[in-house]
Amino acid sequence: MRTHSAGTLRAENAGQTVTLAGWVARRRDHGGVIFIDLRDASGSAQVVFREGEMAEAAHRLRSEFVVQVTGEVTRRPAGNENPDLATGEIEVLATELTVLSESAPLPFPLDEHTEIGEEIRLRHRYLDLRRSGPAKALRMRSEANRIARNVLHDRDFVEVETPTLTRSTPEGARDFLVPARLRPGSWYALPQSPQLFKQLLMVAGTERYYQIARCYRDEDFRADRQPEFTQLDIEMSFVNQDDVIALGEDIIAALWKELAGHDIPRPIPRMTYAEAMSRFGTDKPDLRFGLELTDLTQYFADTSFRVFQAPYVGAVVMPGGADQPRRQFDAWQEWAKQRGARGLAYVTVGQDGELGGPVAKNLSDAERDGLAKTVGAAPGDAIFFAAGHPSEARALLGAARVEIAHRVGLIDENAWAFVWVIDAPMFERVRDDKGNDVGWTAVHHPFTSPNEEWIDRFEEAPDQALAYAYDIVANGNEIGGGSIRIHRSDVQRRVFDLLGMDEAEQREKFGFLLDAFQYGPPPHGGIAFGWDRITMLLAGADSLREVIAFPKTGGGFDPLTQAPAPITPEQRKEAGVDAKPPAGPGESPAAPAVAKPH
RNA sequence: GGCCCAGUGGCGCAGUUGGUUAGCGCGUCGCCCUGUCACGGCGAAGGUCGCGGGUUCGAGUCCCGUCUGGGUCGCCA
Repeated sequence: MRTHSAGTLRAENAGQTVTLAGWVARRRDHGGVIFIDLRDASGSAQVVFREGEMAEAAHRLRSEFVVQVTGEVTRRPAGNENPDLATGEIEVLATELTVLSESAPLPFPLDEHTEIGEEIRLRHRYLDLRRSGPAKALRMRSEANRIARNVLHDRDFVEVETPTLTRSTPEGARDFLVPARLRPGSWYALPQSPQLFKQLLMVAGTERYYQIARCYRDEDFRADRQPEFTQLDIEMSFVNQDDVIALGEDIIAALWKELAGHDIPRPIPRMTYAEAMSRFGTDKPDLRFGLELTDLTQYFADTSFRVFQAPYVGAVVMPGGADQPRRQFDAWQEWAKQRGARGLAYVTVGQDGELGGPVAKNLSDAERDGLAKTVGAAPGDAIFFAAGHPSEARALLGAARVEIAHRVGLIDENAWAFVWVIDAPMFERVRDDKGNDVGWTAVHHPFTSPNEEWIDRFEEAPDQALAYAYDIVANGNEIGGGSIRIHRSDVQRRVFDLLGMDEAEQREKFGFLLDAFQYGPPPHGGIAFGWDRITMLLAGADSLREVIAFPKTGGGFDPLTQAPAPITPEQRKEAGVDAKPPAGPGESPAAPAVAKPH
């Protein structure tokens, strides 16, 4: 239908007769001469229709009509070149015009200059994707897939598809469920990840598996969370943590080099989980800026200030924050309460070094004297404090640190800061409604291997036991994570014991995996990358929806297809949605699951 | 589930202290226009102000509820 793509035409094509096909992006009708910007996937080119029959035909064209045009490529008259366009040196003098299809008036303008509401864009995503920005994001994502596949292919990885109609996997989120027509009362779950299948593939001797896998979790959504999302999922046999990390870096480095033009210094630095928590108050620190937390627990060990008589006291400095008006500090209190804290104590450091603010008068002379120096505050800065349980107080300070960096403008938007967070804890406590300890839960999942130091004695101090588990963090975003798995049945049994999972429950939940592990499971481990998040970062987008072809809204609704939708009574009956399951042993509510608190 | 913000012609927005006929830009439609490139000129059409209730002589504006969207905390690896 066409001889050339519109966006590829250059001065060298002058003199050639070409046939183009595409959409009418814009039309400039001067009566005797009409200009059309003809757009196809490659870009656009200007087509000129002159007086007479051609001009008359072109006069009837409207936005987004699909046309086929034949004409001669010519250099534009001197002075009429457009240096802003790739095809700005030439134009096509039309001699033939065929309207291939017409377009109704558009629900929103397709030009680049207007900001358009997201809902209307998603309802007509097929139009939205004609715009250069969204189209570019889609193509960039395709490139990311290609790059990752190349890296993995070069290393002998096997791409395997795993089921999407399956049994619930132990990730801990709520499952999407699908009724099974042939077994009324039984349901499939959509996979939260291919975790168990990829481990089975290791037992199967695949050795090196990957998949660009769709995953489903029925939780509340965010700008960086969708009900269905994509992981680059990887698993390898006969490897240790360093092997997996090295492969992960190969992939990330290749992506950023090709798609962001950024060379990531290798090796990517590593930080332990404990270090990340104490220095940055989070397991996904944004290392584009400093502002590290200061632990003041010792400093205030003998304080008479009641608020600071706590298991943990910490601080973070806001550079130049001392001259904020009172209502601004009040807003910080509100900000802290929003996140469930009592408040956010603060002290200002005057230009003369004198401390101000409501907290200062509660401190002893000695405490005031050394404070600014201890936390690294300069005259004119403000110091924010949090006191209480270490994890909660640090989380608050960590969030404050990021908020401060944004407000003070400490973040270089062009910078990339990667870090591996390693040595994650194995377990965390499960507390009941009253705050009593009732057991342990796996931080990652129950197949994560304790590290060498803890593998024989994690029961001695479950709260301190460390795992071979690692996350990769980019600019404060967790973009991937994984672990070395347990392949020894004795270790696995001890982990289940600690989690309070009895034999019956183990069999009920992962009997098939435990069966498989009786037949020579190789040592193995892997990693999964949050593919939407990674492409979002590479595209410079601020929402996952920008890098998903047909995304859903925060309510899990698809404005385009109107899914989810009611079903007919016939469908309902046939699907067996209302089937009453027979009361069986599996239904017993006697043993509450400790796999993950919901 | 909590909190914050928004909802006004097709799109993006304005609408003051509650006051008479709800404005602006873009788009759409018609006419004009031979060098534009976010073309330009003249004219026209197009609105249950998300929905329901209330206060009031009078509500786009105030109050209550509700729906939808966005953000965020909880939740979620």
